[in-house]
Amino acid sequence: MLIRASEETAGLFSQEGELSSRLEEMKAALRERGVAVTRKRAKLLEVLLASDRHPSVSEIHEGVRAAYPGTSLATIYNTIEILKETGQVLEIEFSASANRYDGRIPVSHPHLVCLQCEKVEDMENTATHDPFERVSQATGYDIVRLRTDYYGTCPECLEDEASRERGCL
Amino acid sequence: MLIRASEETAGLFSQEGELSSRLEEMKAALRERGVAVTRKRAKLLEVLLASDRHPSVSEIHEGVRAAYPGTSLATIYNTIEILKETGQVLEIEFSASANRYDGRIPVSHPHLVCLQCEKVEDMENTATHDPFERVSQATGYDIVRLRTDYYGTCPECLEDEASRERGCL
DNA sequence: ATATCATTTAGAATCATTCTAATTATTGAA
DNA sequence: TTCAATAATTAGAATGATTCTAAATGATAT
Repeated sequence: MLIRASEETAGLFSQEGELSSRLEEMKAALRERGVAVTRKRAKLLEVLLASDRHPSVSEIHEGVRAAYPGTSLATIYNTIEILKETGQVLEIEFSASANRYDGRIPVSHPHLVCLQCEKVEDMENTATHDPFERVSQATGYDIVRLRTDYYGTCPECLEDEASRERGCL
Repeated sequence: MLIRASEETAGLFSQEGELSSRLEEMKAALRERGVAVTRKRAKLLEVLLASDRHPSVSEIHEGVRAAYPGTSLATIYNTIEILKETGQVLEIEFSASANRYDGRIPVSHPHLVCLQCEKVEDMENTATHDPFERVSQATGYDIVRLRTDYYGTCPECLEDEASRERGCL
């Protein structure tokens, strides 16, 4: 079965207390890595986890600057880099716009990407993934990551379009 | 079953005469679009179809310049843009390096991406795709495109690594 | 031939990201 | 506390892919 994760359902995507435990997990990962969890970094983690919007670096920057106005972009990039290296954030790459980041579910999982409003949503979907081992077996690759994203127009943008057309006709 | 398309097998990926028919198909699509198939554009199509390497814009540029030395990068970008708009090329986006282009199979299909050597291979795989309609039904999106890519290390790079280690120990 | 329109061009502009070198903050030992 | 040593942060420059711009060239049809 396939659902949108923005709906508050149980399962992989929104268990009770998961967010705060993710926060602790991320802080622990940073400490283990030997880097300090400074106030700015802590705020960054918060911002990253605060929504399911899969924020871009500049959105995160905004969020952190709300609390610490002097924060530089470089700090965001640096910290995101460390998070990537420790497997604590999933980077969703785009070439035509800024990359987006998923701190809530840092492992490969499918997304829905709206080409109109650039929303990125999680999608729960068991059918989509060919297990790494199966692909490795078949191809000889050492597979470390998988990207599965569906691109299109989200229901909201479809509705906007529809009402714009109603207005014109 | 799951195979690498670089192996010369039958099926979706390498039927007899497919390449030249693709070439004609692409030319026809350009003409239908109302744009001329100039010599440079024809060469570009050739270069695009010449290998299964999923060339980048600059690789295509090299290829075209071999025949027409004065060719500008802008021409490549312009033509690729038209090909995208007419659905004649699949753009595989990367944020950390140049986009790659698949003219042979311009519809969504999975790839293997080697993170070491940046090779991009086609992968035949029936299990990977959730059909568009199913995802649309479940999510309310109008899905137009799907990306499924496996990232890792290719057998050749794994072997390189292994021999390097043998050398060191 | 010539006017029109498409194509191509070189280089400038843009934008996300990375780098650099200097500054500031934190920590641990004396 | 003081003083190094180390880490974190900073502003701005550099990079690299892509897009834009405005001029030049080429092709086409009357």
